[in-house]
Amino acid sequence: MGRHSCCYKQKLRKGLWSPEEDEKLLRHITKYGHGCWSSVPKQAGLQRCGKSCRLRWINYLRPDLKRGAFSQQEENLIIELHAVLGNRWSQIAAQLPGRTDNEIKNLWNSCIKKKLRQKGIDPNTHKPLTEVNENEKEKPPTISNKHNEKASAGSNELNHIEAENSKEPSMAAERHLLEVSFSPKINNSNDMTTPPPTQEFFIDRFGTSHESSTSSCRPSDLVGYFPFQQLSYGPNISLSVNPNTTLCFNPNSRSSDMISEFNSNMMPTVFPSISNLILPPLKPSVSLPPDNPSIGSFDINGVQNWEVSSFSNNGSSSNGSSSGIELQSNGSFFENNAFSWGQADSGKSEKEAEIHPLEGDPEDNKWSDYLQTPFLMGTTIQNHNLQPMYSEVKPEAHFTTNGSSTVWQQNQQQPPLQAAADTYTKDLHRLAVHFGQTF
DNA sequence: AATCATCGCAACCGCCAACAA
DNA sequence: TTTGTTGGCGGTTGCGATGAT
Repeated sequence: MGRHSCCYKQKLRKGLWSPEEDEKLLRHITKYGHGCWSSVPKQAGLQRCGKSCRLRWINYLRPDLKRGAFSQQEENLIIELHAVLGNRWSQIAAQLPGRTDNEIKNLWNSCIKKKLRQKGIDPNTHKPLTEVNENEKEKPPTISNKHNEKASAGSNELNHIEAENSKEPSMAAERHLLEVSFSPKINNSNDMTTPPPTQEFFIDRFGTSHESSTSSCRPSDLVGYFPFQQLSYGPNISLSVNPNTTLCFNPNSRSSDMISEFNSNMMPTVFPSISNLILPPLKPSVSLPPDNPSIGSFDINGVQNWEVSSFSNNGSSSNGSSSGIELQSNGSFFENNAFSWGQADSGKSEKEAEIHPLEGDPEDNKWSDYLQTPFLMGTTIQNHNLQPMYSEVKPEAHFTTNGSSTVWQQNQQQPPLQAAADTYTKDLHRLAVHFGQTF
């Protein structure tokens, strides 16, 4: 299987590419493009299989490749992304312009892994090695390790680093609520007879690094679950954390995936089930009720819509705008990128902030720009002074279900992480059952 | 100087999903 | 519906370069 049929048909060269071969391939692709890779070798006069040509082009000949050693910022980013994406090298590479998945994979295996271990961090789980060892004593590895590895509790190595830099000035804790509800206007094959309850997601933000937990979940842990370049089409569910920012679940995600994520014991691990997050092909209409400008809702015909609201319980949202949620502290993806989208529409009244349908809307370009922005990271990372995304959020969140409302809120007493995670897992599982047919 | 070990990189392998016939 | 082809991805291997003994 690995070797395609074309490779059996003729005697093909293997191994390192010669400069002549490179030149042939480069010349051919520059002139004609690659088109169908299987036909490239023949057209280019190469004794290689198409797959080999493709690999050579992607990993070496492509003109937009960035050569040279990885910067510290790039390494930090890789670590951060790996914490949330796991070994999804192509998705990680998508956030690092000019770098290939192979390159990043090699770097990880040969260099970063080692560095992390030296710092006492398990590169697979991103937890302190001691903690990992204890956990391993308690329970043997499971089949879902692959997922667990992909979806770890977050980049604790970065927390670790941050802890070392804990002399930063502390910031007031802020608390945000994401109120997520399903609109009853569901009109597709996955109709639910009863609209699911509103779910409120509290995301707390603490500015005091001394509170950081070795296994805390930070907003930057979440953001990595939004590989915007992996956008696919046909969302039935959309999620927004900012009234002007809409992300969508891929409804085709297998429920088993989700369940397996639910079974993982760390909160952020639920998100890989939406790792195929999609941005909507339609622009949702976002409206803010006058009585609560912080609540956003949007309607997409035939699409299950989640209403999203935000507030901060200190009376003002972190970004000074009631229509946006700033989920991330210093240097985060959220702050720099995805979650500042809302501010892009600064010309509009917050209460009336609305994203119009695609057709004939002068805002189209802006929206499509958003949609086409490769996670915004790919473009902005190079332009921003990339700081490690070592936020200081200590969510230790859990769900509580109260009638029609499921609340995921900060526990003032900050229960032990495991307990919180268990509660979280339980409630998410309930949600999974509830939404099972949808997911 | 010779040998061995380690490292980093490039390429291959095996699998999967999408698609077309 | 089945089968074959292709593109893509992640894991693994092979090999040259480098460093240590």
